[in-house]
Amino acid sequence: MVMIEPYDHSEIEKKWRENWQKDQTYTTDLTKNEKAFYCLDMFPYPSGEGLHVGHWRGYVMSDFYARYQRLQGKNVFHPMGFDAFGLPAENAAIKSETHPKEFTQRAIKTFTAQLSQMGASYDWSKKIVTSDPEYYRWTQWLFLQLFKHSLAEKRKSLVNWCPKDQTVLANEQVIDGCCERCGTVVTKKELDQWYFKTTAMAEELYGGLDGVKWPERVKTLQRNWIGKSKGANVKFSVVNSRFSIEVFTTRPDTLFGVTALVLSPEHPLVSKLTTQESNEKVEEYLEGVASKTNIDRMQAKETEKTAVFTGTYATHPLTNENIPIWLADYVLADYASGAVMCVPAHDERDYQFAKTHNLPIKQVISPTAVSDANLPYIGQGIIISSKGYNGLNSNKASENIVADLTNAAKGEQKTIYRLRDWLVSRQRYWGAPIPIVYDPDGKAYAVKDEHLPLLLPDDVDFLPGGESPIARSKEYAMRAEKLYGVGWRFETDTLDTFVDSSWYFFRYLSPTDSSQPFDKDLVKNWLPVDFYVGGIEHATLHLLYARFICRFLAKFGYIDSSIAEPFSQLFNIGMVNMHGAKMSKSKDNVVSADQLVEHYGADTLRGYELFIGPMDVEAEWNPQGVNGIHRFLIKLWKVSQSCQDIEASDENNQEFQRYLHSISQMINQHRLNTVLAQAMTFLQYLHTQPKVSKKLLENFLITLSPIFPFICEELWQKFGHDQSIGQESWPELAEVANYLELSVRINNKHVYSIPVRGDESEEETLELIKQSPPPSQKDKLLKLLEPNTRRVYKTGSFINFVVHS
RNA sequence: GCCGGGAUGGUGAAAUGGCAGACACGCAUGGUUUAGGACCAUGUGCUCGCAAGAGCGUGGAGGUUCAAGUCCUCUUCCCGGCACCA
Repeated sequence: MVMIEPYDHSEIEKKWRENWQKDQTYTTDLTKNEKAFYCLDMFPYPSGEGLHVGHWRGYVMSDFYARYQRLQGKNVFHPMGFDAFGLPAENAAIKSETHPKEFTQRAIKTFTAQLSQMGASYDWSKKIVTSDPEYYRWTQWLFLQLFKHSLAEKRKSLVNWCPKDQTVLANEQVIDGCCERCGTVVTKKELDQWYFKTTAMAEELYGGLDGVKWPERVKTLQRNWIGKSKGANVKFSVVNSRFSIEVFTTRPDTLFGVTALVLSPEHPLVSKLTTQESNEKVEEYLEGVASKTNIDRMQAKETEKTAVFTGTYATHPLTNENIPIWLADYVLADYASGAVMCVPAHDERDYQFAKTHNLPIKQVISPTAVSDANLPYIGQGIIISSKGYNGLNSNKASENIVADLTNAAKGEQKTIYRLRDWLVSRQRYWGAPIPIVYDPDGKAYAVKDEHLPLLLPDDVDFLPGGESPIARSKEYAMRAEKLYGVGWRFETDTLDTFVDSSWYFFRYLSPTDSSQPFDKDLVKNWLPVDFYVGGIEHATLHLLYARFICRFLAKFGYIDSSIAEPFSQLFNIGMVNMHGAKMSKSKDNVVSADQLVEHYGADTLRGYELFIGPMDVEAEWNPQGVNGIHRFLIKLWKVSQSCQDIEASDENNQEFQRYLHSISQMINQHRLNTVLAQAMTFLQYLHTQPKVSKKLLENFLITLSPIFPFICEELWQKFGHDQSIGQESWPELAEVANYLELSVRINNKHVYSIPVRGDESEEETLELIKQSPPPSQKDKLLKLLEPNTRRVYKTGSFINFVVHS
């Protein structure tokens, strides 16, 4: 075979892009459910800037596994779509005075072109766009199902408000007290908003993490976020009153150390508990707290424990002592019951509080056997000063105290979670309208099914103004009255875009089905997703929401109940940095993929994305590094030209098998940078061989095709094959000898190597050394061969003579 | 403060407890080329040495082991998450 033309990446890549599209090479027949493998990317938000080399990395990795699994005989589904609703499009649209719809469509066009350039094996026939009415019709359906099961509800509460974006934010979207999108300091505002009751599924969301193959750090992040605490509720009745106060504690064993109850200033009983004498001081304190912003509270030194006494006492449930009731803003209103029992001796914060306000401090854990017995000392120990519980250890005391409280109806065991409900209302235009209609009295009803999709009105300027822009739509108001009657009106907030992305992986399976959101049978065959690739930034956002929605759908029978978790394996791709920082337009350090593709070709760029470092670790982009991959491809092209239609030598086959063994292991461990290193080593080996077998090279090409689909497809065709290389099978693994050289060592220091079969006994090895010792070490070694020398022998690997000097 | 993850040449990085630095980038020398570039060959952890070779070397200090980048204890620094969560 003779190929004289040089490696021309642009011509080759253009040709195969067109062929693959024409032949529908990567269209998946979803009805064939045997050996199904669902390989999913976190779909992109189509910004105006297009793709840079950082975006490529995850897409290249998922495409590697999609192609690899096809070669393993799997029926692979690898879809792509666009998370097209959201603030950036709206903000960009405001800036450029175009409609967000137009802006988004243009961006999608750019993204689609760039993604196809990459040569990723996406099944474009299943594409979805979340801002299409055909899609958000079912996002609205999803909302209504949650509404139907009372897991979507509207309620008034203090919410996070971004003054710049003029919208509320979910807890998960507030980072260090600032808006996740724009960085503006978030304020609190009391608003009537829609929530999804994620807390109703806290335990399942917590427990479900045990069964998924996710990176430990993501599981830890989610566990921390859900924040499960086991403990007890304790009821303190208020003296001379019909009220009682419930507190939650993780340390019931310290109940006898309580010297005060502390309520958050927002606690509902505050006005009932405040005595006339204390009223003025309490009012003053509450005003002071209210004027503090979020940031003030956050930046307040932990030692500053401002507080005020209500004038009222509660009764200790076991001692009947009077316990003063205080208010303090170190107690959070929205965690547990918003009230704590104050045990200054054994809690850092309670200690500071008690010191500041001169409250008694009562030790109930013996200071002996505590490593640091300076007050307050935390931790478990032997109980003292606690009546009948003295002498017990903390665990046993807790158990007994909770049992006694339960019997007396003054408490119970309780597990609580830090997770809050998901706030889904947004006061913005570019999102799915919340499908709720209010009657003239303001009562909420589901929008009727036949009125879905509830389309976004077009007659609005979408400038933010503190309420939803669609509240200003005349057409929207008229539409509600026309459909439901005079005085009826639609909800005018839109849904958080994370609702859109919480179920998109179901919709890929039947993207154009107008009769249902997804096909239950297809979902059963294809879910959970086998391999999910995306960035760590969604650890507590998208991934938690998607899990919630999936569990909801499974629990109420919308999907098969066995599908409790949506993503069985997750891989977090490491970010690509430039000059030590995340690529961003504002930092002017964005490396565009387009120019690199033009200059080196997509194959080179794909290879470099994998070669740059371990896939789960951040990588620094080195523009010069790309050359190395390009040289590799040129060499591959050359070696392919020179190969001959002959049987490969045994040694060549063995060398290939060794390569195949090591990369198979590396692929399973997602260590793709070293896969490429092995490929380079093997190619260099072939390059030094006088003759290269065509058959051997073909097998090599198959193993390279998941990384370099274009050049491998071209060479495959030049070798005379009619069908795509992607339809081939991964080469068979065969037995190979593991070692060829044995290291002879003295005190573990390598002296020389001897060639071995790999299965020699220790005696045989000693004989080998005796027969051919290296001249320089001959005398020394022969002396060591005596039987009284201590030796360590590992078959086929090394022999170590231990000499003590 | 609590919970994770790190620290290996000039750079990105390899290394089931078993010859540290594979594979690349960069650099150097030579070849090739009208030139630039591209390509090919050789070398490249540090110190000493013309060399052969010797010594040192995986943030630091100890320990276990015939053998430690890897395991254990302590410690320094960096990154990420949560943060008055009772």
